Amino acid sequence: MELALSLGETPKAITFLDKSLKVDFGNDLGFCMTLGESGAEAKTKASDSDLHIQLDLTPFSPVPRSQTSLNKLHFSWITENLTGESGNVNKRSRWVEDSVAISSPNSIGSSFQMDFSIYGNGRVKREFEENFREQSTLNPKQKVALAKQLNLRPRQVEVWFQNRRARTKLKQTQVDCEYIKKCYETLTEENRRLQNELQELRALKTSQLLYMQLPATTLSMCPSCERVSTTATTAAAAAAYPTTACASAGGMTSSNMGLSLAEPKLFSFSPAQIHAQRAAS
DNA sequence: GATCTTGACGATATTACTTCA
DNA sequence: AATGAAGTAATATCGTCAAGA
Repeated sequence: MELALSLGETPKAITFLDKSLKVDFGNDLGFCMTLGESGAEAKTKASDSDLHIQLDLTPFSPVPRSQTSLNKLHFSWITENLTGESGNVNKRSRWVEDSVAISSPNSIGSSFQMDFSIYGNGRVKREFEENFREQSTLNPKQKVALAKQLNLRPRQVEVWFQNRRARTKLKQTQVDCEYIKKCYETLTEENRRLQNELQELRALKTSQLLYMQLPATTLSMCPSCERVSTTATTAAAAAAYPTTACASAGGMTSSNMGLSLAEPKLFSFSPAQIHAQRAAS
């Protein structure tokens, strides 16, 4: 038994095979691995047609068609897997993918070459994007089908989905961070405003103690400008705000505002609340 | 030349399944 | 026959690199 390796541009004749056979890779670099029996061994066989196995790794060349006396390396489990009849698909699928990639004449790329035009191609990218929108993960069958449809290796489809998931997640994380940052800034500003308001109210309360005899007053906030003021509950209240700015919503009392004169409350939101808020906006 | 995008891959974790004592 | 440990394969995420735009 002999194992022959051939690498290069020139046509190679494998010594232990039919001397007339030339493996022609044309102008492209090629890699050919052949397993067969030596001449002496072959002579003892009635038929040697089953004894020579050749594996061609010529990523950019069509498979030579003139090799009638050779058996192309055939992986019986490939068809089993592709037709879904194999009892143990998972265990074999990685082998299958690689094997398909090696043996498929339509296989475009190889790991030696990174051709951005493959995925930059409009149709391929569109197909990927549409599939990804439907579901971000593919089962082995879908992966093989998509690869076949796009003339790519299943491994390439797999990698594309992996990268897409990772980068989508990264982008989403960045968006979430931005949103949370904005929430934080808004709440900080709101907190600052409320603290100022609280100080005003405390000052107001102190001053009111000096005028206990005066008629009862109501704390009112203008819904437009959000200024707080005290107004007498009498007819004077009606004149507290100019009609153009404040009449529509009416005044808001300290009680129905939910304000307390205690220490300002710190706001905190759960992620669910943040998401709900974002969805609403 | 710096930056961004994207295909590819290694390391690692998890899960499902098989084998074996 | 049931069971748990060990082994294996597939696949996910994460981090990173490298090449092209």
